[in-house]
Amino acid sequence: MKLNSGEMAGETAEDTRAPAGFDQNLGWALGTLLRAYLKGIENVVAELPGGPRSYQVLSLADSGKCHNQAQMAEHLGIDRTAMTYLLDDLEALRLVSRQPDPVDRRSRRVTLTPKGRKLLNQLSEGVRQVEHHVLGALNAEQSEQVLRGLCQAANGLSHSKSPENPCQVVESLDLKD
Amino acid sequence: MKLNSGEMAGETAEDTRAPAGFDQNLGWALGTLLRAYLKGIENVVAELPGGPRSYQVLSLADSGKCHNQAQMAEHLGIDRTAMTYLLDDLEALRLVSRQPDPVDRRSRRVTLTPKGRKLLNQLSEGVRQVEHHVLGALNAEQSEQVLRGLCQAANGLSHSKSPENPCQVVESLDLKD
DNA sequence: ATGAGATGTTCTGAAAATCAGACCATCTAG
DNA sequence: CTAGATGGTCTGATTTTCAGAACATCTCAT
Repeated sequence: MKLNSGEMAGETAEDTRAPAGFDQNLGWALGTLLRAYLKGIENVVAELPGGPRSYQVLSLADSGKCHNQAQMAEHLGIDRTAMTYLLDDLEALRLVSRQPDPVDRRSRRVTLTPKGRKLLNQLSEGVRQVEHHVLGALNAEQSEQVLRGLCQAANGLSHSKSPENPCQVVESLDLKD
Repeated sequence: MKLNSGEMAGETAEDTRAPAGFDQNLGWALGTLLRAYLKGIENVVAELPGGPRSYQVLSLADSGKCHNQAQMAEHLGIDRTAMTYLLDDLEALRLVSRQPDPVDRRSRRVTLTPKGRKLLNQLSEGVRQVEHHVLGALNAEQSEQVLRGLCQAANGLSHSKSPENPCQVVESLDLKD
């Protein structure tokens, strides 16, 4: 168990008011890390049409979390029309297969073909390296904590349908000079 | 009726999976969180042209970290041509001012006007709420740790010019069936 | 059953973001 | 002074994104 070594302030308590001067905001950190991640994945899946998204789709199909294209699209945050094209390409490469859901024939079940699974295995090592690179400034324990925290936060968001009310809009911005 | 067991229960049944090989994607978590963040900021800065990027630009200008547009663009991961348009808009609103750098007149120093600083202060509360919402599934201590970890990792990446060698490319992908 | 409305998927076309490259002004090095 | 590099801007083309229509299928009330 690692104690919080005093970084720059003694107050690591639950006070939400941060000094907030030095560290750039959460959005910048997320954006920077995601860009690095996507760039890395882009290399790993360079031969795949659709780039990093294809990897995400394959990975998601493998996980069996989603039962149709719409759910997959929502889960990955991409448009359903884009999902159609993406799956067209992946299916043309025999990496996934679309089968009408016997229970609801409007839906298409997306499953990984053996070839797709094999490819995913081939990619996994590269992906691991990318993740390691992205979090390279952190030690193993920190990486583990951060990764777990991120996944927990992300799962929390995706489970609770954000009711369009994350926070109030600042409406009086004095932009009219 | 879905067979899916309800995930909306108050206590998230954390299926503490085997940590080994756990590749519930870093990329997916980053993407999901960033999307939620951007959506929230979009609301907060709805009246600002350029959306969340404008906020990032204002925030960066305020921090005084970058001395010209190119550095700002690189830091924020946006194209320098886009930066031009963005600053055009912000300058038209008198939120920032561009002044030729006396030391190198090719460069433009981007500084926050008093009006810009006032606006930034108005926005800060909303931004804080968004950040809190994005990490809402985490308790205060976890949020603190994750935020610190993210910033540390992001700073590590942005400081070390990634020398185009994040990891080797997987070149034999057997896509030719 | 039957009809009305909702949902999953695909397609179309328009709006918007992205990106490469030309261009000018300015700096630095020789 | 010239040559090459760099910061900023503009232009034009490619790509992505997005809204909406179309079609098939499901659900539900009647």
